[in-house]
Amino acid sequence: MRLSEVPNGRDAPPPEASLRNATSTEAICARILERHRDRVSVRKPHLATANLARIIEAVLKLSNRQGFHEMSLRDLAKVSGLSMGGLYSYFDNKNTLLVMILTEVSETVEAVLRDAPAGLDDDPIAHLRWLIETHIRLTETMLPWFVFAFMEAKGFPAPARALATESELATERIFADVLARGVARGVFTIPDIDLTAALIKPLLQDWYVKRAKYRKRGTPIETYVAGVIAFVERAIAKT
Amino acid sequence: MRLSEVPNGRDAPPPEASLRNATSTEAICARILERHRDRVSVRKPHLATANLARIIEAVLKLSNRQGFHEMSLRDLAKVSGLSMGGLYSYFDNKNTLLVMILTEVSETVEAVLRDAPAGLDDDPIAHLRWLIETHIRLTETMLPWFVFAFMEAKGFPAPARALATESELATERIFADVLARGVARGVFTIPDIDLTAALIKPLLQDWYVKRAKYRKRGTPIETYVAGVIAFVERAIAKT
DNA sequence: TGAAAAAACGAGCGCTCACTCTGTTTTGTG
DNA sequence: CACAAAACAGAGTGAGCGCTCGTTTTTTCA
Repeated sequence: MRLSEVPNGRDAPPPEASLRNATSTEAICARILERHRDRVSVRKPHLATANLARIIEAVLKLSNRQGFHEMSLRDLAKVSGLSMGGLYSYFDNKNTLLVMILTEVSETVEAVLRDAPAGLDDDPIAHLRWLIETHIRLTETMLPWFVFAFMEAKGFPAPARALATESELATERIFADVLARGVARGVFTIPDIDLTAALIKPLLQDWYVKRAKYRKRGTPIETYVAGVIAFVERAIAKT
Repeated sequence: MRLSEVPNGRDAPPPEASLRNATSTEAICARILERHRDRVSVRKPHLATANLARIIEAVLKLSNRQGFHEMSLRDLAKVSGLSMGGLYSYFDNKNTLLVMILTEVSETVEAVLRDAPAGLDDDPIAHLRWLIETHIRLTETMLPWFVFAFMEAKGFPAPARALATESELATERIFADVLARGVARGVFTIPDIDLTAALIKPLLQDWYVKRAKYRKRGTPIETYVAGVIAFVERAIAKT
């Protein structure tokens, strides 16, 4: 899958700007709508997208405060501005909401990370830097989505959990590929590539999993990105 | 606080053996009972400890499968082998169960990590290795406890959440102290000590947060411990 | 051994939940 | 402006929740 709204290549604006276009709630909800057209009974796309956006924004807000299961549909109705009955024009049951969000996060992260600017294939160091920065900035832009996906993934229907697992592995593979290319070219020294890729992942996730901590501490995203890049690069630098 | 059952110092058995004694469900529940004696109406300590252990084992089992809030007290009664009414001799409401587990995890990790063998103060490299290995092995021994504390900490009464946050910070401070001592002695080169300590934490947590992944992959704990130690040591090695 | 104390039991209470259903309002169109 | 069709509203429904409390079972010890 590919995010048509993301301009890619060398003349693209800086990462956080291009991300913001493709990852506005509206844009994402348009994609969700497309993927779940059969479940949504509202036919007019504009209306459906707008309401779905209001619903999902409310879901993220309420869930990230108290947890998905603790969010009642009455609360959701109140915050989203629709009625109980209205809500059920947009999904067939509460779990569908969860699946909608989970799949969209998985697809988005995969699409964004696979869409590296041309030329980075030849430069593992730059490519790795780009992956780290893009991943962290993506999770920052879609913060509530990622927090939701991380915290609620477990305890849910097998298919949804399988999807989350697969997504985790896919991301890891992208990193492992770059690490392997770097080793092949002699710019990295890595005893265990798969384990190293596995260890990089939580460094990226910590930014959104413990967002409150970094906010309280006043750590800007640039500092965090630079810190992770420096940490990882020293750990795998050619010896 | 100090775990009286943990033999410390140089002639102790290897870390996983001494940990196992102090972190058996029975031993932990004895400590929980002591801390919450006023809430437990059963007076005979042996009986109370045994039943509390059965209850908490069941809580961890059910919660880690479906989430704490999704666990009904009827399920808990069934799995623990007590009746609905019987349960309420051991806690006054459902949240108390959560608090019991959360506080015990916090106290234990703090106590264990602060209890480094004598002599490590003078050797930041060895001390850091010991911290990493001990932390990972502790979370392995008390796996369901840590998974529970990590996944359920949010969404809960302010005091409980504050406790979890404080525990996270305390652990980080322990690591930051060792890093700082290493820098002072010229064995580490670290531009931002606090950020580095913050980055080490998720490397340790990944072992239990994504335990299923590593199990499926067949990664033994020794490999993981060695991998993290190598990764961290290269990242902070004197340049 | 028998009665008092301790512990365990489990149906039942009040309440909230996800979800439904029917009547009403809004919207698009000839 | 008329009139379907689309969209929304919100009270209602049964299931299931946390928690209680009168009762029964087990333990204790003179």
